Amino acid sequence: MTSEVTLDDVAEKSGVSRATASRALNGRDGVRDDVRERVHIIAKALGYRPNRAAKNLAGGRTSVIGLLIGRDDIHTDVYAVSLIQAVAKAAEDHDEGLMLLLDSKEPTEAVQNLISDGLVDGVIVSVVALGERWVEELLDAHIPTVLVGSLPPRPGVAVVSVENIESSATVVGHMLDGGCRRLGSITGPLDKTDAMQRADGYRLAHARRSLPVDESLIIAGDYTRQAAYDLADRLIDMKPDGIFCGNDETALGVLRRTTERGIKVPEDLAIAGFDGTSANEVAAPRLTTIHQPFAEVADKAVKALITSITGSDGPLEQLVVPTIFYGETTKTVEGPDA
Amino acid sequence: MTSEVTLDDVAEKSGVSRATASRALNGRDGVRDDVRERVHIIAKALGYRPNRAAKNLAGGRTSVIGLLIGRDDIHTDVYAVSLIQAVAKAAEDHDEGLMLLLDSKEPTEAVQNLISDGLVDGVIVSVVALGERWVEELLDAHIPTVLVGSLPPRPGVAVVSVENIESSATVVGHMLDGGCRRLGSITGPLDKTDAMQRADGYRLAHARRSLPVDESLIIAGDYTRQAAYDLADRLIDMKPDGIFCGNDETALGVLRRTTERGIKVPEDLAIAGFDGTSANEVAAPRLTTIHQPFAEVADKAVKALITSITGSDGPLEQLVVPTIFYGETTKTVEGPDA
DNA sequence: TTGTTGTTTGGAAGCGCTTCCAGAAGTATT
DNA sequence: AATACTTCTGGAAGCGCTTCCAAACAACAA
Repeated sequence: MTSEVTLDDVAEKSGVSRATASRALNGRDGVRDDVRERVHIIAKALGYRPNRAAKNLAGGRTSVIGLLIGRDDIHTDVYAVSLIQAVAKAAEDHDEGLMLLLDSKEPTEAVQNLISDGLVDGVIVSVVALGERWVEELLDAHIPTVLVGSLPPRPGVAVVSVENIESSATVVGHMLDGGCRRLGSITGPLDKTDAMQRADGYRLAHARRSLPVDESLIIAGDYTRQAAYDLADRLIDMKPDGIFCGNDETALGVLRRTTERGIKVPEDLAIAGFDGTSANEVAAPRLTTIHQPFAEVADKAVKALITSITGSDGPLEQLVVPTIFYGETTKTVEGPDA
Repeated sequence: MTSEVTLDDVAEKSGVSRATASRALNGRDGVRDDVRERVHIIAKALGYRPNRAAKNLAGGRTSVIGLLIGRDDIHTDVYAVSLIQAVAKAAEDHDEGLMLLLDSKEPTEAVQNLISDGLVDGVIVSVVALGERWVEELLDAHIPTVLVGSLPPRPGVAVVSVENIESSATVVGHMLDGGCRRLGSITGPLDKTDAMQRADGYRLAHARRSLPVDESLIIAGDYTRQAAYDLADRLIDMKPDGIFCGNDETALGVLRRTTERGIKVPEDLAIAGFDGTSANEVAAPRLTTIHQPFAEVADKAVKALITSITGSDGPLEQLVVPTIFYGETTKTVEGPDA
């Protein structure tokens, strides 16, 4: 029903054996150029499309990669959506299918099965809100894995993440140079490396300007809007003139509270975020933020995963992608937002 | 590397042939009960997990379904995200893998290939912003297809959608009964059935109360926040005391404009949406909206698709799911929003 | 007991593809 | 022209599973 034209058909029409046809089509060498070309032409003419299942069964690969994301993240965090979109695109570009695996923090049997059933060749894991156990699980199962977004302590794991420290230092520096003298911060969950690094960037920016850091102005959030909203008062009451948030969601939570309290942003209080997702577009005034180059992250992750799957190279441990700074100094309000 | 234990192992340990083991495990009949049970026990003890590729190759099914969504929708519309999440859950419940297929309005070759390569057994299509051509394409390729969200003219296609007319009539009725006398509406794209139906619900509510409908107060939008924002002024200037929006995104667009213009919602102007996605939670004041039971829609869609794939029954053409009304009469503001 | 059904079971043939292996063909070296 | 290589090519063996078909067995009636 699906692919009527089989490799045998192509082979026959081309006047070669199935083996040769296979080699020709798959770029294996040991096929004379003219033969290879002929086979390709015939294949195209016949509209041949290899049967994935057969290919997989015989060759071992699925050509499908999994994207594992926290089930709830997808809802609350636009970051996850951007990532999904980017990875979907990247996978497509590399001719890989994309299996979406949404799961809770702790591995669920159903999802585990999907993975170990050999439905996917490897998995890209967004570790934002996924438990450490997931990573262990995948690694123990010897499933090629690439992490996105956080640098875990565990060595030997491929990781793609954005540059966090310098990026944060840039935003924070921007705020400091813009006149902020008492800058607060609501970070992400500090057991996650990226949250930690963003906090470090905050400190670094101060250090570079020989400004002291008041650690009491750094409050640990968890990247959710709700937490930020809840924590906002505590920080605001300490009278900062700016707040650097660990991500955009956090910034939105704070912004919500300042709006309620009638605090003018950014005049009375500057707010900056991190991610540069479309969540930003929902906010008025626009936030100063660091834009994550999702497309690049996704592409790197997919490439790294494929490398890891085919085992062609020694897996590169860490890939750090630079970010793009979005300074919003004016409080321009444009476009339809909520 | 993936599944070490094969069916042969199970068969051998159980003292039966591979054929019998297969039948036992797959619930085919023609196997004595005690044998079946024994095989099951052995299989479990051995940790047997069937190889998907082999199963597929031999049996013809992939046990993976595709979810086709407009590439951009996912970003701009929380509806899409909710749908993805719900379908992912539903697929998991039915032991199906979920392949995420994001594509542009017009079918892209890459995505088409993924589908026709037999990677998926069937496809669930969110027709919100996907071109008609996609549907044609899938149907022509004889790929089991279930549409979600809109009732296209083409007969013979399985469709799952929420009840639009009565639902809209309920919200609109709520507004009318709440005192609105001059109600406007910004609809979705009127070439889509669901948008049309929601507009009809608007009319129906009026008709039931013997109230006249001023058609000039009905403006065609396209479900996007931007369009709503752009159209808002035109409608607002006609001085309505309420606006019924085709979806939540539209409502948010309008809300944004009213906020800018300093119009009090809902005192001066009531606004209602449709979808009940989390987008709603981002808005302050909360919108009156119709909640789409995503879980139910997704589950029905997955079931319908599986039915269509296995060809067990004559495919049921249309499934309509009731909605849940979320009346927000007070302008309670709570929680962190932007 | 024998003949008939009906139920279980195993053998074996693929599903479409990759790849090992050995043989055929072609080229280069004396 | 014969030998030794190198490059191509086809045969055939699976990958792990489902399912058709026929054999084996049980149960029951005659």
